[in-house]
Amino acid sequence: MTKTSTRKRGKSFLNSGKRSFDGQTIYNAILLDLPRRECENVFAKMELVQTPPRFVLNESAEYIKFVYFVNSGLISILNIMSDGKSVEVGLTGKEGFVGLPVAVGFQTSPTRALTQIAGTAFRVNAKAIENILRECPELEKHLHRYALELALQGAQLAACNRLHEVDERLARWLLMSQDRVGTPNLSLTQESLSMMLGTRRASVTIAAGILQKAGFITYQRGHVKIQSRAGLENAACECYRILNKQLKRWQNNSH
Amino acid sequence: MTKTSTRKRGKSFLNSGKRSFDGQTIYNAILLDLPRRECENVFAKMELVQTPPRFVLNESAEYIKFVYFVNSGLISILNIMSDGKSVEVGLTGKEGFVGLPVAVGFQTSPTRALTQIAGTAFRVNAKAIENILRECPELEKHLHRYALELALQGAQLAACNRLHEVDERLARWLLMSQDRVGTPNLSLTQESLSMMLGTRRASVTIAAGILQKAGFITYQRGHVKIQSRAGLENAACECYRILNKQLKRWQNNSH
DNA sequence: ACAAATCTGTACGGTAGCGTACGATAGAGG
DNA sequence: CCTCTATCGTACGCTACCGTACAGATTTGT
Repeated sequence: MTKTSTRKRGKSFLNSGKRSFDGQTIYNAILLDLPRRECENVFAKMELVQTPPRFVLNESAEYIKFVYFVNSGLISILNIMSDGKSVEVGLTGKEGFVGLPVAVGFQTSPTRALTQIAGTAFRVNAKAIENILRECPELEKHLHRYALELALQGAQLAACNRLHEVDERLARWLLMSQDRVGTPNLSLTQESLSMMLGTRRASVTIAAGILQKAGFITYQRGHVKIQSRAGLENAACECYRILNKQLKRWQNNSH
Repeated sequence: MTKTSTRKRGKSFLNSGKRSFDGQTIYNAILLDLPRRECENVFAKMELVQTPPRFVLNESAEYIKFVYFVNSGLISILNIMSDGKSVEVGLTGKEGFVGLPVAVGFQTSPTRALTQIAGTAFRVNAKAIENILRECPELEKHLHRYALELALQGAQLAACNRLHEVDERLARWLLMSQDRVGTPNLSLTQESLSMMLGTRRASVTIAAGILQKAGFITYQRGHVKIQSRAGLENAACECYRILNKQLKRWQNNSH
């Protein structure tokens, strides 16, 4: 009874053939899971871009010019207040997509999408997306699902940011990031961490100090290295576990 | 260039004919905006339910049995932690729908949907939705859009709950609620407000006291009356304004 | 090599909100 | 009418975090 919404493996194009575009290996999960025809539709309008740290993919309240299939690195979705304070409301790596509003016909977003860890992405002009989606129902379905995953993530982060303490949230964030970029070495300043955790930089120093003294991470001038995932999982709040569990449930098609 | 994603008025069925179901006037914006054929598909599987205060529409992590077109009253989407603390991550009135995960084929949600202000809703068995959506592309589009609106709302609440103070958040919440239920009289205990604001009940007493002394509301034993919207808008944080602005932008089809 | 910029550790007073507890009061139901 | 329960006001010590500031350390540019 849930057959229509689940997808069989095996009809993916990229998982069984060409796996690079413009000289760049394709890691993006959505692209990797598309059937051949849809891939070609997207490829025709796609271009590779580098995403250096602090590169802004979409600016808050401005027209969305490009949408991005994130291929590597880490993109943070931030909500930024008029006084400059900010909080992260979403986190995207190679499993994701930036520019969801255009997938349902909206042209602006109230959030800023900002590169936290350098990487690559494939971008498509927002104006082209509408036609592409009409030809690519499978892609559209993926995006709608991803929108819900991101909403779920946002909901959990909302609660977490309200209820849990800085060091717990920092541990959670580091774990989530490692899951997305794949390496335990993360290039991050305390300043950018503070923007995502919605706290002041000095609080990050303290929180990072706690995790460092416990031996879970080492921190030095913009470079975090995760030493003990198990330790971090203990130090993190339940949010990390909850999010993982739910995402896994959804991704398994057992829902 | 945005034609496909916008909808012409005039093809709506309910806006120009029958406007009740099972003796209940239809206020739900999504239903009111559907073409005739799609309406009939939904009606065939739909039943009216009352939603008294504290009625749980969906329980966290349990299988979603029913989805709901909210018709009146107010539904709060809550994230509840293992220690019992909770925060609101979404707020739905007659403009909305509860049970979005099933709209993309998921069967569980990590959040609880709880009635805050009594009303009515039209529910549909979750098992029936898949077939309905296959026959009702317009409905599906509406739900996908609503998912994004809810994600936006969640993102703003996430930031708000982290960065703004209790009395500001309370003012924001009251305004959002009045917008959804239509009346300035809200039946709410401080206890339930504290669950939504993610704070303790005593903090609500203080915050409500501030708003009451300022003359913006009167509060008495489970009944709030909004006396001055203008006052509340001043007392609220920018989040209320931001959310309204963005939602209006999207709803206007100017995106 | 030197200057400039960036990043980090730390400190200090201030405060919003926490956890908790207790009593007061108003409706509801018998 | 009276009891019982739900709801609300308030108080107290406590703590995590804020805003801010500044100095040391490391990297970057020239």
